[in-house]
Amino acid sequence: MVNAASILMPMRSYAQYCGLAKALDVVGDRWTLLIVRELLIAGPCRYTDLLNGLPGIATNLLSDRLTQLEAAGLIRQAVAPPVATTLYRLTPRGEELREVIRALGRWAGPLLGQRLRSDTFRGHWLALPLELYLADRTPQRAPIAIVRSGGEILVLETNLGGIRTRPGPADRPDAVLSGPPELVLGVLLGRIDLAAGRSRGLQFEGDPKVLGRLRPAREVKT
Amino acid sequence: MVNAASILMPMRSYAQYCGLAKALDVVGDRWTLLIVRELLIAGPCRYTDLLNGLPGIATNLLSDRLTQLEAAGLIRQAVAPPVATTLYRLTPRGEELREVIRALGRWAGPLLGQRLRSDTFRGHWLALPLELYLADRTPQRAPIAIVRSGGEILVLETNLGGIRTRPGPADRPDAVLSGPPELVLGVLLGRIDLAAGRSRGLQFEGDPKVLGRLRPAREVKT
DNA sequence: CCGCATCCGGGGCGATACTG
DNA sequence: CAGTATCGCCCCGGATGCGG
Repeated sequence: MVNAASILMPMRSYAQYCGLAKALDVVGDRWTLLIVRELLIAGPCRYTDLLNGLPGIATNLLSDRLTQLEAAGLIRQAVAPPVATTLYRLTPRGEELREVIRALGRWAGPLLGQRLRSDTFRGHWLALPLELYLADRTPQRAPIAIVRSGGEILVLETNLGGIRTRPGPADRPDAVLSGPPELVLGVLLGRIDLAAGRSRGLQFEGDPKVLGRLRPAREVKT
Repeated sequence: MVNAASILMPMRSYAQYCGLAKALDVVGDRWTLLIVRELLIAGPCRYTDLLNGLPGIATNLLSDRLTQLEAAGLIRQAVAPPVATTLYRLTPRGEELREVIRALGRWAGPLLGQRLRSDTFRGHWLALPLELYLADRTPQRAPIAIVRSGGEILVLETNLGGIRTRPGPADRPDAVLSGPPELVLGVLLGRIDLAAGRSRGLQFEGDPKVLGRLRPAREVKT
């Protein structure tokens, strides 16, 4: 039965004629931008995929946020032939939040130095910092692929001097990294020596030289 | 007496090893980014200035947020000779949020089309959209200044092809605009004809030709 | 199993009063 | 002027139920 009483208030508005305030009226409440993150880096998702990609969220909150996001025109539900269930996907307007999320991700660089024991992790979350902080030193050479293997597989590929990522698996990767994400990130960004990473639990297969092709795309403070 | 029980919990953390989540742990709760906006476009502020620039905020929340922002290293308190009271100002780390706020402001462009009757307004808020959406068509010519006069005075100046704003007053401005902000914005962005703006309550003094030097810096959808 | 809806306890938030 | 104190309310978080 449809609950007629669940009017679902769209978040308390700041009621300010200011772009920032208007933006926060739409994407400012808790979990909203993280849901957009999931849809941006993982593509169209089922409800369960979102629950799994957002550890800590309550199911009712996810449901509420999806309703609000759809009402705001940022996502839409669609049935896709490969899966029987409905998928949530970003609209073009929702995709435009990519630059907002990239700006926040860049600002957060220094906050990713250490990982707290209480911090959860999902493999595909590495896509954001890797694309933001890493570049290809010799773009004229053949592309390389590096797989970060762990619960999930994330393929990192050079692309015109930049880096692209996609869900795995990869076909004959040049290297495979496995282990705690802060070590994978540290070694790829050059903040941690490969030998030091290995001694702390990182597993590496392939030619270490391919790591030399990668360089930090910008100053990343610790 | 100091209340020993007010431990001021620093917002519930997402506890995710992800840059976006870490950023939102710091600036994600209500009012925080708006406080940063005030300090960015108005410069160092007194407590009362912030209260006035953030209509709707409760005094205890402002106090809490300032404490959290200082603990996070984004602002600091300082006594400045001109005023007897303490001023809040951004640290360099806090200033780095400018690009985050600009990204959100750009995304919010379409949301500034109409102004609700319940929307409050402060003159200096126009600084954000004007610097984001406006450019100078003929940067080689002498700079111009346009004053938007209303409760506050905001001076708009051309600067190397871009636009800069500063608090007024201006010395011999080329033009003066007064009236509702949505009309001022509409006319400056070319979305509203000057004649149409005047008929709806906009006041304009000076040479209308100076408006022709300004052009939208990017596609601004309605 | 998937996609929610419902219920409930706690705390963040909003409005106001008050104080140095 | 610059906050602190207090008090409801409602959002949030966690658990559970339940139809498809």
